[in-house]
Amino acid sequence: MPAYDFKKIEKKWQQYWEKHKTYGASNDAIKPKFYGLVEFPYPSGEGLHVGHPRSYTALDVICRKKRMEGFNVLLPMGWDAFGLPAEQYAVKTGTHPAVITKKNIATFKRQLQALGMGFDWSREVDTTDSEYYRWTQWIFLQLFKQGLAYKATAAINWCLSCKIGLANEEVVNGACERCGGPVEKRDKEQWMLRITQYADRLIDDLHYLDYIEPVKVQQRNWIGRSEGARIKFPLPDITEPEFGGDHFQNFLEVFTTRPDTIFGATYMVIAPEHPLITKLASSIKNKVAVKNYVEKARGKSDLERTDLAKEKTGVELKGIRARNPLTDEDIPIWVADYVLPHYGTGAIMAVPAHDSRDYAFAKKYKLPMKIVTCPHYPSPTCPVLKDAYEGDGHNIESDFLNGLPTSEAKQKIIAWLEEQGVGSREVQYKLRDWVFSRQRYWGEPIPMVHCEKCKDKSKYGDGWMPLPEDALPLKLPEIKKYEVADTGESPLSKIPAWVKTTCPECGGAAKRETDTMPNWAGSSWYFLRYAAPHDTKFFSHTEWQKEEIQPDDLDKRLFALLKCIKTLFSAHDIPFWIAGSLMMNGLNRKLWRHMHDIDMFVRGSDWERILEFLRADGFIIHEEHNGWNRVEKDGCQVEICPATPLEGELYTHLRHGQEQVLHRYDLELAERGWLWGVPFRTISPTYMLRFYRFLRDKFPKTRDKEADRQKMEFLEAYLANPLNYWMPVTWYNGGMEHTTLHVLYSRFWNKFLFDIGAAPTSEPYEKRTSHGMILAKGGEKMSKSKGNVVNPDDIVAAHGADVFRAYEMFMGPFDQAAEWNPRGLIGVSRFLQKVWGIGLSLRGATPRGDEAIPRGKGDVRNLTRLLHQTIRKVTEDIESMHFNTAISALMQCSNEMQKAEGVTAEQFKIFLQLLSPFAPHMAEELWSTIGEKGSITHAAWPVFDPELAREEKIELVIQVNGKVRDKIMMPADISVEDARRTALASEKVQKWLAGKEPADVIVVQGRLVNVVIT
RNA sequence: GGGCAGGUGGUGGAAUGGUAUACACGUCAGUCUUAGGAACUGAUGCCGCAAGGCGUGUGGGUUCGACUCCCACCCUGCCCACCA
Repeated sequence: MPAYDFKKIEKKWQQYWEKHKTYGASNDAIKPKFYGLVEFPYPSGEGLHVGHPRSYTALDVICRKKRMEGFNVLLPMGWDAFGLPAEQYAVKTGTHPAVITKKNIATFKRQLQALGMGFDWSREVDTTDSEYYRWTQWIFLQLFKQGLAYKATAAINWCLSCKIGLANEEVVNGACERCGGPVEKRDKEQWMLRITQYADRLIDDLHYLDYIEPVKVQQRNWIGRSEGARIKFPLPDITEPEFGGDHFQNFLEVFTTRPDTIFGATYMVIAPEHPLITKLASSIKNKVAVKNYVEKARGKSDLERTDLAKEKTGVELKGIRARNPLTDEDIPIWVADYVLPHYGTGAIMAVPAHDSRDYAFAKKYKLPMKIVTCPHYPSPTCPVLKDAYEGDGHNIESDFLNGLPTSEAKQKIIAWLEEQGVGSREVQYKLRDWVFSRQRYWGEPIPMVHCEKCKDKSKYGDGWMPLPEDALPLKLPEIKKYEVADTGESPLSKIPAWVKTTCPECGGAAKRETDTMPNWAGSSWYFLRYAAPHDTKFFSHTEWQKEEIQPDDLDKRLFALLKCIKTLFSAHDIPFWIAGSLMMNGLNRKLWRHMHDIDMFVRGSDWERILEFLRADGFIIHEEHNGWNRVEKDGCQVEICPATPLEGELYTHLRHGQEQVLHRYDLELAERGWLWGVPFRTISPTYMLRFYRFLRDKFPKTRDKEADRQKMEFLEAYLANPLNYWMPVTWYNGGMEHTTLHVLYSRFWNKFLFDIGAAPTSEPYEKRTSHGMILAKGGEKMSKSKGNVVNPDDIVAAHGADVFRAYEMFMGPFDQAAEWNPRGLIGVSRFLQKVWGIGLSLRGATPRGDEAIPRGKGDVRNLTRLLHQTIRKVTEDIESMHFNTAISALMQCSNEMQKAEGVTAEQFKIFLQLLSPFAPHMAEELWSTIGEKGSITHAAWPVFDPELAREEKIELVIQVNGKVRDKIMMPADISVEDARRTALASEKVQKWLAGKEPADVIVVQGRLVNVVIT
């Protein structure tokens, strides 16, 4: 038996795939799409890390399965190639960043191809390619034109060692996320993106996305929406003319989430940066003390300011008091750095009895406390105060709020404040605008020019002029020195030829922007580019803007499209229906509401009502039956699975015979003219339209030719844009660390692009999952400095790509961190060797040989049963990302095949199909060895047959008081009564009973009997 | 301090409220081999000669039956952290 020569065989198939474009995704297929996405890597000098392939293999496995299930799969790859390391390397060596980047990309690509990843390399993108960043710049221009990009002087986070301004998201515990170095605040003119304008939608739309819960929670917390009130506290002492003289116009405004505790506000606190301090300097009696404190606080870095949090400090503003509008008491105002300048109004009303921070501060400075929320109402056990009580309760000592529970008190006080004109309901966010400038060379140039002359004339104001779109791409100039000036200016600022330019508006002399974009820019829209990587028109497709459809959100757009399609279908008398329960998921739930003006959507109980709406609307509806949707007409019967974790089963289930897949089945039915179904969630509008085009010739009758022609014009334009087919991404896997950065940023950009009609959906990713990190032995992170990095090349050289892939999937639960353990590779290696041996022994078996039993003679029924159980297990496990148990099921299967007296070629083929997503090279080789032609990639995924998987015998477990005492082999369909009788007759049970009658006997059918003895 | 995830053999880890430890590593024994290795077969939670007992971080609870559900606590990891 020839040993498995993985070097030769893996190379052979990699070449085959490349030559036959096996993983190329077609933009025109009449097939449902599946768009799998993994985060494209930054091509670092270190080459591929073993962590990268964990995510890549996972989605490759999923995509391979989807292909076999009949989906048109897109799994692309590209390079997020702008970034600091290449630039730092350039500073050190003088090599142009583009040179080293190109070299690194080549290494990454070679490594990925050696792993047998089924990427569509024809769609490779590179963010540093000017034909790519042309569109990054285009997006920036659109953001600017919509008022979402603006220049502002802001205290930004400046990393001293990287010499770069950082976004808030990039500062970790007051230190630079990248280098860990200290970060200080610097005032600098920066480009900012108004992501805060999308805060509500970024939170609200999470609701209908299929993201893993931790991602949703982190994004919600990061955006940090809190609802409360803005309240004005009058400053009765202030009578300065510039404040109007009338003391009721002078006030200190605060934001609070607990307006109900306002009767307990005994003092106020403002941040050291609060403008009141300078404005009212003349009224402050202890100016020196206040000034000293403010200066000291401002000098602290974020790190110090939060680190020193243990002991709160502050100074009272003597000479100014605020009046609590509810108690009419005058209360002191303090300056303290525990109040943040950028959140809310930079000032708070302090309620020491009900806020732990205020409590700590009040205790230290002996300020009064007043309890106004009582948890034990009406029994007055409250006045003992060991700590702030922050929970809910009933109001006491609060005048007209007395006796009200917290939630009602909140509503009542806000209403009162609004009535009196001293406050209003207010929503606050933690999220800040995105600092978008970097004073760096190796990034996308910001396509803006500053013109003094146009300062006042321009519609944009302040003199910043956008370049015209036909001036894009604005390419990076060649430079000699990559160092950042100590002033913090970008290297581009030192090139006069770059800086000096002309104004696109007036043609006069102007200055070019010298900052570049952060490396988050290119990755914020790359998933769109994969749909049409070489399209020179790309975002300029404007079919949505032309139609009468005035989209303001995704659902209305889809609805409009759907109506359009429906009209066409009915004009041709083609019955049209939508699989209802498929629409109940995610995106489509909202769509449903728009279609029927249902305000509340209730799953299940509302079902019949919804069906009525649809029937009235001319849809032909199926019934839901045991979770499967059944349609009957003319004696023909179709079942459609509602959206389940096993969505793919829909396609396998619908297969007619071994070869057919869903879309072919659909065509067949449609040609017979009685039915056409759209499981909406998995089939895009593009798919529907392709069907329409296909069908309209077969149904020549039209009611309104002109309307048909007009609609078709729109629909053809719609079809011509591949974005409409591929978006949104069906399944996106990546690291948790990108949750509040990349994922949030790209959702923001995609929403913006959607709003201007450039992207077809308001959300970029339907589903987001995350993998655990791969750690070095000992549970440490792998790092160059620790010398514990495992290089994928070494593993592939020693064991082959299939072993590497399967091991990464086998090493532990996919969503949890896993330690790299070379011993584990051996187990996987043995497993594949075993499969190879079995495969070779079947060589020459007849391809359709269901009688051939080349490994001896005997009962093949047991193996078939196990195989069908394995089909089910592997199918489910891949879908739920339980790859480790899927592989363990395959191992059990191979162990049994080895022991079995006979294995047929048919049986082994099923096994190979299940194995192929994990070990594609070996599967291909054995597939052809066994006599199959072509690639296993396009073989149909095996169909689980419950009948064949059914066990005939079971081991009936017999318990006494819940403890196992006996096991007896019994037929699987043993009746409850027989099981009971068998159990009681068992010798062991008789012994435990010792002549007594059992108190109870519990029988779990087909499993166990529990005899209860008291 | 808050949120989330997790705690099971010597190790990585399996278990719709129903046989705890599947699968794999390691270890031990055997077969084959000049030898080493590989491969194959079998054994392998702990205590006990056995009958049996004890076992899923700790302590309670619900249940005929709990790794699984509920309550309290301890520990580990990740994320956030003076956000009013």
